[in-house]
Amino acid sequence: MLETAVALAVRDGIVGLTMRRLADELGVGVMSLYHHVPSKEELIDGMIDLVFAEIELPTTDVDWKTALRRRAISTREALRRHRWAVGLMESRRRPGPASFRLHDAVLGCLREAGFSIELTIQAYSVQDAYIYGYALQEKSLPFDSAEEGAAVAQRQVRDFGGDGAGADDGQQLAALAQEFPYLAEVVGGHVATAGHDLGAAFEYGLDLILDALEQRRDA
Amino acid sequence: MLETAVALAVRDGIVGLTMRRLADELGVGVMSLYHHVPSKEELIDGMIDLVFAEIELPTTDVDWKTALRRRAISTREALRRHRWAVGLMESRRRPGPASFRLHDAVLGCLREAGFSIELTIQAYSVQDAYIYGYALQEKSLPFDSAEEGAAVAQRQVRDFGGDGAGADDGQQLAALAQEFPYLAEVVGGHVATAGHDLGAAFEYGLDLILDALEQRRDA
DNA sequence: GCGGTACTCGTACACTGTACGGGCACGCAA
DNA sequence: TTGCGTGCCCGTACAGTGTACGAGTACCGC
Repeated sequence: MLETAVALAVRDGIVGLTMRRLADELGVGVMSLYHHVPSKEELIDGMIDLVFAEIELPTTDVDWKTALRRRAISTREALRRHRWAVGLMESRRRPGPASFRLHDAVLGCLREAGFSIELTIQAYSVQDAYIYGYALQEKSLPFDSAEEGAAVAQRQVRDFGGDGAGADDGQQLAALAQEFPYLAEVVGGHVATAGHDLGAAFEYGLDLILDALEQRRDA
Repeated sequence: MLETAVALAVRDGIVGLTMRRLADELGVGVMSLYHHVPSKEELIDGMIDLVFAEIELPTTDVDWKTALRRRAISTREALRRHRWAVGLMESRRRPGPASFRLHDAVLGCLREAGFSIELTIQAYSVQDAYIYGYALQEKSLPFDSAEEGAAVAQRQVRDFGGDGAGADDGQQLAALAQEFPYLAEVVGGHVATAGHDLGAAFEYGLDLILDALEQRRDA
């Protein structure tokens, strides 16, 4: 049932997940669902924990930085697979067992790497804020490759102002540049031609944060 | 009307914002709203842009780091005032004018500080991911002071496992420690006694990121 | 047999966003 | 003056939501 609900959410998004649709998918009546789950809210809690279970735990056989790097990348990938879960993962009031396991493992990885308790909390907070915040941004920029990113940027420039009827792309870019020169330069100029690799950008910021945390620990 | 809608969302949250409730608040019929706004979705777009308008633009009279620092803190404060907007700010498909202004100003601040275009994009991405991700975490931890944070941590330990009936706090902490030792140490031990200052933690991570960006620029 | 227990489900209710169409007051051309 | 378009207001209605309530069914140990 949880698995079916997740499959439905992957296909139709979280608003497309309806108790009636889920019941239909399972071939049962709507109210039968409520004998396995007390409310839709707790159903989603269970679904979220399934996503947590897909995230690779940091292992102890490698150094802390690569362990946490893998875990961060694995989290991003899980959230790309489960876009419906973005924005819900960290804001649940009652976390499930997989969430507990992951949080404990991340804290343990930091503690065993020699971080003080205070620094462990900070390191945990910065990493998760970055990971989940990045996923939030990615949710609204749904392109996969750098080329697609360029196409999206071109379309955004073209749509600037709403009524670009009769204006070609160059004119639209000029109009954008007049009001927002830096947006025009960065998005209209660079991204629209060179594209943007969301995966590489994520890892760049991730390494920036992990390196900075290491510096703080060794200070 | 937008202002009234925002006031309602501040008071009752985004799910408490209903077209009927908004119409009642304004003393008009429900369908009258649709002569000023084509749909609820676009109503929320307008509300979001009001929040963007509350965010302090980075100024040019100070160095880039303090300018962006102020802007980040101002963003967090706006999102604390408007918790209903957390998770919606960055995922809108059609940004409003205030959003454009802010994004352009942040990009401009970085470009004028000597960041290359590629690094500007990275710097922008890391900062915003962190800021909005942090706000997302804060949304589910609604305490203001360090003392309240300690109380929340104590309550979470006490509620661990669901049925802590008859067990005192020490026993609950021991049960938590058996399964999740690092969670017990960090949350049950440190946070529950020393508390946690969300504002200070935000600024710590923010400075960590800004310093790391400066290093990358100068490398 | 019989009572309890787990499970299923139809109906109903309050509530949501909004399509549709009618009603009102105004400015402007004939 | 009459007529007409144009903006604003709103009552009704409809499809869809989560879920409370209670009735029905199959199984278990006694």
